[in-house]
Amino acid sequence: MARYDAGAAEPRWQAAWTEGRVFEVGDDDPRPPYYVLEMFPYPSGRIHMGHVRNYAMGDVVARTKMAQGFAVLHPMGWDAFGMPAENAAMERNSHPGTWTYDNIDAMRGQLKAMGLSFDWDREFATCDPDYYAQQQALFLDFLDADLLTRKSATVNWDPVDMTVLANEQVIDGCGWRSGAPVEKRELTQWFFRITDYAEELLAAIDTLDGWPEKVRTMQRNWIGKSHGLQMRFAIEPNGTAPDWTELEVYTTRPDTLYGMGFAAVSPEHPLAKALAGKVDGLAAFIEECRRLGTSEEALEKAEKRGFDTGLRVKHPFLDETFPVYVANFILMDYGTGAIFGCAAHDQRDLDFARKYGLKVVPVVCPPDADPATFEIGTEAYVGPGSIINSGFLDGMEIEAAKDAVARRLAADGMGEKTTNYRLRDWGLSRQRYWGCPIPVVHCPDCGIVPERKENLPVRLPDDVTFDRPGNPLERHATWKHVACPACGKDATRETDTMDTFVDSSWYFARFCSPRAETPTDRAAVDRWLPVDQYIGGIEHAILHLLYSRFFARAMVKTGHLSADAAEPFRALFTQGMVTHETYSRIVTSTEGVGREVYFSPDEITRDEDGTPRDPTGETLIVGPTIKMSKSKRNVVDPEDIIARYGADTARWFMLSDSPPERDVEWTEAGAEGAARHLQRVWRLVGEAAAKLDGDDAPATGAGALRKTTHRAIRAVTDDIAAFRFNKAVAQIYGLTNAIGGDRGQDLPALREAVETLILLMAPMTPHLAEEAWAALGHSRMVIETPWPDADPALLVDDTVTMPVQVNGKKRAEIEVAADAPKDVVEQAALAEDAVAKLLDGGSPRKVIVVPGRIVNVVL
RNA sequence: GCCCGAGUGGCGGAAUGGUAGACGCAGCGGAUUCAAAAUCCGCCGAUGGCAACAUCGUGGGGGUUCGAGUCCCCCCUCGGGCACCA
Repeated sequence: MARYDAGAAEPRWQAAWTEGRVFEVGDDDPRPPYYVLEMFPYPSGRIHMGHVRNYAMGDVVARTKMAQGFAVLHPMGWDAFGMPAENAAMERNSHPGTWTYDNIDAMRGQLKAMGLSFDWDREFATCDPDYYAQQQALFLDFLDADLLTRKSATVNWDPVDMTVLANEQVIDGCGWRSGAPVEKRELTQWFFRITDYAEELLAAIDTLDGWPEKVRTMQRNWIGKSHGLQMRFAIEPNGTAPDWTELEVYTTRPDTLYGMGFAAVSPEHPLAKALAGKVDGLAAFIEECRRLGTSEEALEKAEKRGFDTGLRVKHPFLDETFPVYVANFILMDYGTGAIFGCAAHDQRDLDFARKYGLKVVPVVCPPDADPATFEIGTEAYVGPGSIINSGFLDGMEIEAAKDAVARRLAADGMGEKTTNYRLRDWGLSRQRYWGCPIPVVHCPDCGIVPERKENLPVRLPDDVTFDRPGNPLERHATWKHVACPACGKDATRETDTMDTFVDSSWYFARFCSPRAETPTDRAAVDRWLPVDQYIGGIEHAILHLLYSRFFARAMVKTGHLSADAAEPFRALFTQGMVTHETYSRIVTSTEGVGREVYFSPDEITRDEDGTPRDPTGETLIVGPTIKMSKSKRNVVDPEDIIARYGADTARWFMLSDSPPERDVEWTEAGAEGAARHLQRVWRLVGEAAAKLDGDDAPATGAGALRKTTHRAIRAVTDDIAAFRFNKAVAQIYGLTNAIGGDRGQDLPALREAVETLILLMAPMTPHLAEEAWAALGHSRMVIETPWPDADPALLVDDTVTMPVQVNGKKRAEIEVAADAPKDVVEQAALAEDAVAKLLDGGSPRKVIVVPGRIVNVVL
């Protein structure tokens, strides 16, 4: 039998599947429905190994479920709006749509070459007017249902390019293109009222038992529910802020009120603004804070700085006043944008207090410390303890003190208990062209007027230019000038478009009825949703998944989904990244400046001893193994791999070795090994087919090969269901080795083993499986063949081998009947030479027998 | 900075609190071959030992347990997220 020729076999079977329409699924399919979905890609132009891994996993799930008798919905599309298309348009002076659709064509071809079981009839791109028309309809329904609001938000503003910047376009506080220091600007923007659902989104996390615990934890923390106290401090008048009589703060630690050392407000706090013109230097300080950008990360990492406003607030229980600072680490979006600082029991407050020489009074004493001598050094104490130095609170535990403070302040009308969430409303307005237009019109008389549904979609104009920064919709000659849908007078369209997270927050629902004239077809979504298995990168653990959960609820409220689809993803799997070694050398410029230059894996050559060299023969340094990225050039192109080894090899390698949730390193040797295994299977099939010609008696008996076969069925079935693809692969290697080593004459058992091997491999290497299946004489395709069943009778053993430990160290092994009673096992263990020797005639203190597992003799 | 993960042979990794290193890759030895490729068989954590075997060994340090890679506490390193990247 000739070597397996993937290059010839793969396109042939892909054509056979397409012709048989085996991946297209209708809504009237009598089989039980199963919806498996991989996160759709951004059409960057080429698929990368991360896609190969993601889609190989989804394909295993889809094909296994098909074999197990389900009607499987397995769609694919394109997350096609976003900044890269605009950047490309600027660089090439072309249109984002041209670039995007060209990329989609290229990537579709690459995905098809992988032999994935997608129903391509359902494909769409989010930039298709048919898709965004329905998204605009959803927006209008959400507007009606009070799920949207408009309010002011801060954006990064590049004063040179006159454009809004994304956080990733702000580098060290400066615009990425202009290099100019970034400013903050306040714009009125649209927001989804996701905070109205904070409690529900939090509570429902408990029901998501098909999700990884770490993602559930991240979402809980992100929503950040806290119980605290909203309280007001009286401001001591000093003439600088005559309208301000009190300062309202939010705290989760009212028990530390006696430890107060200062109060602080955000630079964006109204009080800070009120004081800016009155206090020398404050305006400049606030201006400096604006330079930090809008990301929480930037604020948190910046050095903690503050500015004393000169204003003082009165302590509610003490006859004392404390300074009010404007501080760069106070977030306006959290609580009231103002805090009281207790330096002894909060690290940030302590750092701040030390820096500005403010009071540090410990008020919580650790259980093992002496209240008389307990002091705070450079580390705040955040643990449990009892209250000290705190008047009526002294001696209380923390929780009791919190209650006592809350009661007393409530009685005085100065504060009340509140529940607070860290979660903020979802700002969706973007000042960009390549996104879904927000379908509203601004009328001088009527205000904000929704576009009429019959006028949807509000289409993006094609005649736009990208020769300068800023939003082309804004400067387009005619596009924004329209008649008011309400009164017919001259009005202007909203020129903002939607955040691309909106596009990806409901695409899974659209796949159920991609050509419907409404956002969803209720019969279709009721049949398919929620998604049974969702697969994608861990980087989407919070935003995309949380927004989708909100969107599903909003779609329930507006009648586009049934209530039982409020949680859109029944099960979630987050896969790791694909990494590769890096190769570089330092190139010194004529000015003597060294620069690290990277080389890609297909550019390098290797010496006998493995030393890598660049094309000119210079020695290269092997750098760290990191996520494949263009900048480090450690990218392996799936197209090259498929051309060289075939799609099955790429898929097999991506699924073997590494646990799917962890990062996997692409290595040349690993790919070779995968290719070799596929050849070996092909050879074994050829040998078996020759022997088995004409013999089709059913396998009987309980020989070793049959036992191995049925154990493999059990293990692989379980491993695939639990996303342990690497272990499923190891089991398949085991079965392959057993077939290769089989010298028996039991041909029915051999046929059973080989056919089982092919069926178990089929979800991972579907082309090879079809080719082998045909070689074994089958006329029906594997894709139409049911999954094998394990015979329970072949899974049990009569005897077990048990290790015997003495004081926890293994000293012997015994072979006993599987159902042997404990005392029989104990006797057998004590009778072992090695054990008897260590016992030295004495008797053990204790013998622990764990049936079927282990014996431990304690001396 | 904050939140969430991960660290086991030369490498990827396996191990319901119960024999650490399954399976694969690389390497070494052998068979086959005129030779090579391909293939097949064997060995393969470290140290000591002819061997039987012994001791050590799961990022580092403590602890719980008859027994810890696994549970608890502290630390180190690497990765993901931080609301306008997708």
